[in-house]
Amino acid sequence: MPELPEVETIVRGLRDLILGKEIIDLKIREERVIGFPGAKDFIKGVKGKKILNVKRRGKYIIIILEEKKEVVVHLRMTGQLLIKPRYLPFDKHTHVIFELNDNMDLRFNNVRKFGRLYFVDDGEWERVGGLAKLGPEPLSDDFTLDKFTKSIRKRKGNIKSLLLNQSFIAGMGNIYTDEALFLSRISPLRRADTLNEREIKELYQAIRKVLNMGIESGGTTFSDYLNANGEKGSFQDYLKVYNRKGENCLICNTPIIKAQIAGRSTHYCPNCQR
DNA sequence: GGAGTTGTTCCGCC
DNA sequence: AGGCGGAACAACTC
Repeated sequence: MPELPEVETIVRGLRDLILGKEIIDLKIREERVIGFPGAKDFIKGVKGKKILNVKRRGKYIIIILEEKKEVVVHLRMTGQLLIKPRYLPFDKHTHVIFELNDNMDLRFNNVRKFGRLYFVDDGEWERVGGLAKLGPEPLSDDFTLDKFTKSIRKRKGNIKSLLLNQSFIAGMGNIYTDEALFLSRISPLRRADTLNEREIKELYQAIRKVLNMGIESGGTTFSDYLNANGEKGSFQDYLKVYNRKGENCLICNTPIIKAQIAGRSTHYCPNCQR
Protein backbone atom coordinates (compact mmCIF):
# COMPACT_ATOMS: atom_id res chain seq x y z
CA MET A 1 0.00 0.00 0.00
CA PRO A 2 1.60 3.22 -1.07
CA GLU A 3 2.59 5.43 1.86
CA LEU A 4 5.07 8.30 1.82
CA PRO A 5 8.17 6.24 0.86
CA GLU A 6 6.37 4.42 -1.94
CA VAL A 7 4.87 7.62 -3.33
CA GLU A 8 8.24 9.37 -3.09
CA THR A 9 9.88 6.50 -4.98
CA ILE A 10 7.26 6.69 -7.73
CA VAL A 11 7.68 10.47 -7.98
CA ARG A 12 11.47 10.21 -8.30
CA GLY A 13 11.09 7.57 -10.98
CA LEU A 14 8.57 9.65 -12.91
CA ARG A 15 10.84 12.67 -12.74
CA ASP A 16 13.54 10.71 -14.50
CA LEU A 17 11.17 9.37 -17.13
CA ILE A 18 8.60 11.99 -18.16
CA LEU A 19 9.98 15.47 -17.55
CA GLY A 20 9.66 17.69 -20.61
CA LYS A 21 7.47 15.22 -22.48
CA GLU A 22 4.15 16.15 -24.02
CA ILE A 23 0.89 14.33 -23.35
CA ILE A 24 -0.37 13.92 -26.90
CA ASP A 25 -3.53 11.98 -26.08
CA LEU A 26 -5.46 10.33 -23.24
CA LYS A 27 -7.64 7.28 -22.88
CA ILE A 28 -9.99 6.88 -19.93
CA ARG A 29 -11.34 3.36 -19.62
CA GLU A 30 -12.99 3.81 -16.21
CA GLU A 31 -14.51 7.24 -15.65
CA ARG A 32 -15.09 6.62 -11.97
CA VAL A 33 -11.42 7.25 -11.19
CA ILE A 34 -11.55 10.87 -12.36
CA GLY A 35 -12.22 12.88 -9.21
CA PHE A 36 -12.38 16.31 -10.86
CA PRO A 37 -13.58 17.62 -13.30
CA GLY A 38 -15.54 15.16 -15.49
CA ALA A 39 -13.77 12.75 -17.84
CA LYS A 40 -14.33 14.93 -20.92
CA ASP A 41 -12.97 18.08 -19.30
CA PHE A 42 -10.08 16.10 -17.87
CA ILE A 43 -9.05 14.98 -21.35
CA LYS A 44 -9.61 18.43 -22.84
CA GLY A 45 -7.48 20.06 -20.16
CA VAL A 46 -4.57 17.64 -20.12
CA LYS A 47 -4.22 16.85 -23.83
CA GLY A 48 -1.41 18.68 -25.58
CA LYS A 49 0.32 19.90 -22.43
CA LYS A 50 3.95 19.39 -21.52
CA ILE A 51 5.04 17.90 -18.19
CA LEU A 52 7.24 20.39 -16.32
CA ASN A 53 7.78 18.67 -12.97
CA VAL A 54 6.53 15.95 -10.62
CA LYS A 55 6.16 16.51 -6.88
CA ARG A 56 4.81 14.78 -3.79
CA ARG A 57 2.71 16.08 -0.90
CA GLY A 58 1.79 13.46 1.69
CA LYS A 59 0.58 10.51 -0.35
CA TYR A 60 -0.47 12.70 -3.29
CA ILE A 61 1.45 12.84 -6.57
CA ILE A 62 1.39 16.22 -8.29
CA ILE A 63 2.25 16.37 -11.98
CA ILE A 64 2.96 20.00 -12.93
CA LEU A 65 1.86 20.90 -16.45
CA GLU A 66 2.23 23.93 -18.66
CA GLU A 67 -0.10 26.91 -18.26
CA LYS A 68 -0.18 26.57 -14.45
CA LYS A 69 -2.23 23.38 -14.46
CA GLU A 70 -1.73 20.20 -12.44
CA VAL A 71 -2.75 16.57 -12.53
CA VAL A 72 -2.99 15.27 -8.95
CA VAL A 73 -3.08 11.52 -8.31
CA HIS A 74 -3.92 9.59 -5.16
CA LEU A 75 -3.23 5.86 -5.38
CA ARG A 76 -5.15 4.79 -2.25
CA MET A 77 -4.46 1.11 -1.65
CA THR A 78 -3.78 -0.50 -4.98
CA GLY A 79 -3.09 2.27 -7.47
CA GLN A 80 -0.04 2.20 -9.72
CA LEU A 81 1.53 4.74 -12.08
CA LEU A 82 3.67 2.95 -14.63
CA ILE A 83 5.69 4.00 -17.64
CA LYS A 84 5.28 1.45 -20.42
CA PRO A 85 5.99 1.30 -24.15
CA ARG A 86 2.78 1.88 -26.06
CA TYR A 87 2.91 -1.47 -27.87
CA LEU A 88 2.45 -3.44 -24.63
CA PRO A 89 -1.14 -4.54 -23.98
CA PHE A 90 -3.03 -2.90 -21.13
CA ASP A 91 -3.42 -4.69 -17.83
CA LYS A 92 -6.89 -5.76 -16.77
CA HIS A 93 -7.06 -2.81 -14.38
CA THR A 94 -5.47 -0.07 -16.49
CA HIS A 95 -8.00 2.76 -16.14
CA VAL A 96 -6.26 5.82 -17.57
CA ILE A 97 -3.55 6.09 -20.23
CA PHE A 98 -1.52 9.25 -20.83
CA GLU A 99 0.10 8.88 -24.26
CA LEU A 100 3.47 10.64 -24.38
CA ASN A 101 5.25 11.99 -27.45
CA ASP A 102 7.97 9.31 -27.46
CA ASN A 103 5.85 6.16 -27.93
CA MET A 104 5.67 5.63 -24.17
CA ASP A 105 2.55 5.66 -21.99
CA LEU A 106 2.02 6.77 -18.42
CA ARG A 107 -0.60 4.27 -17.23
CA PHE A 108 -2.77 4.44 -14.13
CA ASN A 109 -3.70 0.99 -12.85
CA ASN A 110 -6.04 0.45 -9.93
CA VAL A 111 -7.47 -2.90 -8.95
CA ARG A 112 -9.87 -1.59 -6.32
CA LYS A 113 -10.93 1.59 -8.11
CA PHE A 114 -10.29 3.66 -4.98
CA GLY A 115 -7.54 5.84 -6.44
CA ARG A 116 -8.42 9.21 -7.97
CA LEU A 117 -7.04 11.63 -10.56
CA TYR A 118 -7.74 15.36 -10.55
CA PHE A 119 -7.06 18.10 -13.08
CA VAL A 120 -6.88 21.50 -11.40
CA ASP A 121 -5.36 24.96 -11.59
CA ASP A 122 -2.00 25.38 -9.95
CA GLY A 123 -2.53 25.02 -6.18
CA GLU A 124 -6.35 24.70 -6.33
CA TRP A 125 -6.21 21.91 -3.82
CA GLU A 126 -9.59 22.47 -2.20
CA ARG A 127 -10.97 20.30 -4.99
CA VAL A 128 -8.56 17.46 -4.33
CA GLY A 129 -9.81 15.32 -1.46
CA GLY A 130 -7.89 16.08 1.71
CA LEU A 131 -4.85 17.60 -0.02
CA ALA A 132 -5.50 21.13 1.25
CA LYS A 133 -5.86 19.90 4.82
CA LEU A 134 -2.67 17.88 5.07
CA GLY A 135 -0.45 18.23 8.12
CA PRO A 136 3.31 18.80 8.02
CA GLU A 137 5.72 16.84 5.83
CA PRO A 138 7.65 14.67 8.32
CA LEU A 139 10.89 14.85 6.30
CA SER A 140 10.84 18.60 5.76
CA ASP A 141 12.99 21.06 7.68
CA ASP A 142 10.03 22.82 9.23
CA PHE A 143 8.79 19.61 10.84
CA THR A 144 10.71 20.28 14.04
CA LEU A 145 10.79 18.35 17.29
CA ASP A 146 9.47 21.45 19.03
CA LYS A 147 6.38 21.70 16.80
CA PHE A 148 5.77 17.95 16.98
CA THR A 149 5.96 18.08 20.79
CA LYS A 150 3.51 20.96 21.06
CA SER A 151 0.97 19.41 18.72
CA ILE A 152 1.12 15.92 20.20
CA ARG A 153 0.49 17.20 23.73
CA LYS A 154 -2.90 18.57 22.74
CA ARG A 155 -4.18 15.23 21.50
CA LYS A 156 -6.25 12.80 23.51
CA GLY A 157 -6.71 9.91 21.10
CA ASN A 158 -4.40 6.92 20.89
CA ILE A 159 -1.07 7.48 19.21
CA LYS A 160 -1.71 4.91 16.49
CA SER A 161 -4.75 6.67 15.06
CA LEU A 162 -3.11 10.07 15.47
CA LEU A 163 -0.12 9.08 13.33
CA LEU A 164 -2.50 7.78 10.66
CA ASN A 165 -4.36 11.12 10.67
CA GLN A 166 -3.16 12.91 7.53
CA SER A 167 -4.12 16.32 8.88
CA PHE A 168 -1.86 15.73 11.89
CA ILE A 169 1.14 14.42 9.93
CA ALA A 170 1.20 13.74 6.18
CA GLY A 171 2.22 10.46 4.61
CA MET A 172 2.22 7.88 7.39
CA GLY A 173 0.20 4.71 6.72
CA ASN A 174 -0.27 1.46 8.56
CA ILE A 175 3.12 -0.07 7.86
CA TYR A 176 5.40 2.84 8.73
CA THR A 177 3.26 3.80 11.73
CA ASP A 178 3.66 0.35 13.28
CA GLU A 179 7.38 0.36 12.55
CA ALA A 180 7.93 3.85 14.00
CA LEU A 181 6.08 2.92 17.19
CA PHE A 182 8.19 -0.21 17.55
CA LEU A 183 11.46 1.68 17.03
CA SER A 184 10.48 4.21 19.68
CA ARG A 185 9.14 1.46 22.00
CA ILE A 186 5.75 3.11 22.41
CA SER A 187 2.54 1.09 22.61
CA PRO A 188 0.05 1.95 19.84
CA LEU A 189 -2.61 2.12 22.57
CA ARG A 190 -1.00 5.02 24.46
CA ARG A 191 -2.95 8.27 24.63
CA ALA A 192 -0.90 10.86 22.76
CA ASP A 193 -0.91 13.38 25.60
CA THR A 194 0.62 10.84 28.01
CA LEU A 195 3.93 10.63 26.11
CA ASN A 196 6.81 12.21 28.00
CA GLU A 197 9.50 14.40 26.48
CA ARG A 198 11.90 11.51 25.88
CA GLU A 199 9.21 9.37 24.22
CA ILE A 200 8.13 12.19 21.93
CA LYS A 201 11.72 12.75 20.85
CA GLU A 202 12.25 9.04 20.19
CA LEU A 203 9.02 8.85 18.21
CA TYR A 204 10.00 11.92 16.20
CA GLN A 205 13.36 10.40 15.31
CA ALA A 206 11.80 6.99 14.60
CA ILE A 207 9.28 8.47 12.18
CA ARG A 208 12.03 10.13 10.16
CA LYS A 209 14.21 7.06 10.32
CA VAL A 210 11.64 4.54 9.06
CA LEU A 211 10.48 6.88 6.30
CA ASN A 212 14.05 7.51 5.13
CA MET A 213 14.88 3.81 5.26
CA GLY A 214 11.69 3.07 3.32
CA ILE A 215 12.74 5.50 0.60
CA GLU A 216 16.27 4.09 0.49
CA SER A 217 14.77 0.60 0.04
CA GLY A 218 12.50 1.77 -2.77
CA GLY A 219 9.38 1.18 -0.65
CA THR A 220 7.55 -1.89 0.66
CA THR A 221 5.97 -4.40 -1.72
CA PHE A 222 3.51 -6.97 -0.36
CA SER A 223 1.26 -7.34 -3.35
CA ASP A 224 0.51 -4.36 -5.56
CA TYR A 225 3.11 -1.67 -5.05
CA LEU A 226 5.53 -1.07 -7.94
CA ASN A 227 7.61 1.98 -8.80
CA ALA A 228 7.22 3.87 -12.09
CA ASN A 229 9.48 1.33 -13.81
CA GLY A 230 7.40 -1.61 -12.58
CA GLU A 231 9.97 -2.70 -10.00
CA LYS A 232 9.22 -3.91 -6.46
CA GLY A 233 10.58 -2.33 -3.29
CA SER A 234 12.56 -4.20 -0.65
CA PHE A 235 11.62 -2.66 2.70
CA GLN A 236 9.37 -5.67 3.42
CA ASP A 237 12.63 -7.55 4.14
CA TYR A 238 13.49 -5.15 6.96
CA LEU A 239 10.16 -4.82 8.76
CA LYS A 240 10.41 -5.50 12.48
CA VAL A 241 6.73 -5.83 13.44
CA TYR A 242 4.41 -5.29 10.47
CA ASN A 243 3.18 -8.62 9.06
CA ARG A 244 5.18 -10.53 11.71
CA LYS A 245 2.28 -11.72 13.88
CA GLY A 246 3.35 -14.67 16.05
CA GLU A 247 7.02 -14.30 15.09
CA ASN A 248 9.48 -13.37 17.80
CA CYS A 249 10.40 -9.80 18.61
CA LEU A 250 13.90 -9.16 17.30
CA ILE A 251 14.84 -7.52 20.60
CA CYS A 252 13.21 -9.61 23.36
CA ASN A 253 11.86 -12.74 21.60
CA THR A 254 8.28 -12.13 22.76
CA PRO A 255 5.79 -13.06 20.00
CA ILE A 256 4.54 -10.06 18.01
CA ILE A 257 0.85 -9.29 18.54
CA LYS A 258 -1.63 -8.28 15.86
CA ALA A 259 -4.67 -6.40 17.16
CA GLN A 260 -7.39 -4.12 15.84
CA ILE A 261 -6.63 -0.58 16.98
CA ALA A 262 -8.27 2.49 15.49
CA GLY A 263 -10.03 0.08 13.12
CA ARG A 264 -6.71 -1.01 11.64
CA SER A 265 -4.63 -4.13 12.05
CA THR A 266 -1.79 -3.11 14.34
CA HIS A 267 1.39 -5.08 14.98
CA TYR A 268 3.48 -4.55 18.07
CA CYS A 269 5.64 -6.15 20.74
CA PRO A 270 3.66 -6.23 24.01
CA ASN A 271 6.88 -6.40 26.00
CA CYS A 272 9.10 -3.77 24.35
CA GLN A 273 6.36 -1.26 23.61
CA ARG A 274 4.84 0.41 26.67
C1' DG B 1 -17.89 -17.83 0.63
C1' DG B 2 -17.18 -14.97 4.72
C1' DA B 3 -13.45 -12.54 6.54
C1' DG B 4 -9.61 -9.69 5.88
C1' DT B 5 -7.28 -5.96 3.63
C1' DT B 6 -6.29 0.01 3.83
C1' DG B 7 -6.70 5.28 3.07
C1' DT B 8 -9.94 8.46 3.31
C1' DT B 9 -14.28 10.68 4.22
C1' DC B 10 -18.42 11.18 6.56
C1' DC B 11 -21.37 11.12 10.51
C1' DG B 12 -22.83 11.52 15.20
C1' DC B 13 -21.46 12.75 19.64
C1' DC B 14 -19.25 15.46 23.05
C1' DA C 1 -15.37 24.68 16.64
C1' DG C 2 -13.20 20.86 16.31
C1' DG C 3 -11.53 16.43 18.20
C1' DC C 4 -12.62 11.73 18.43
C1' DG C 5 -14.38 6.97 17.37
C1' DG C 6 -16.56 4.20 14.34
C1' DA C 7 -18.76 3.02 9.96
C1' DA C 8 -18.69 2.90 5.12
C1' DC C 9 -16.64 2.24 0.70
C1' DA C 10 -14.21 -0.51 -3.10
C1' DA C 11 -12.98 -5.34 -5.03
C1' DC C 12 -10.00 -8.83 -4.80
C1' DT C 13 -7.58 -12.89 -2.22
C1' DC C 14 -7.60 -16.77 0.68
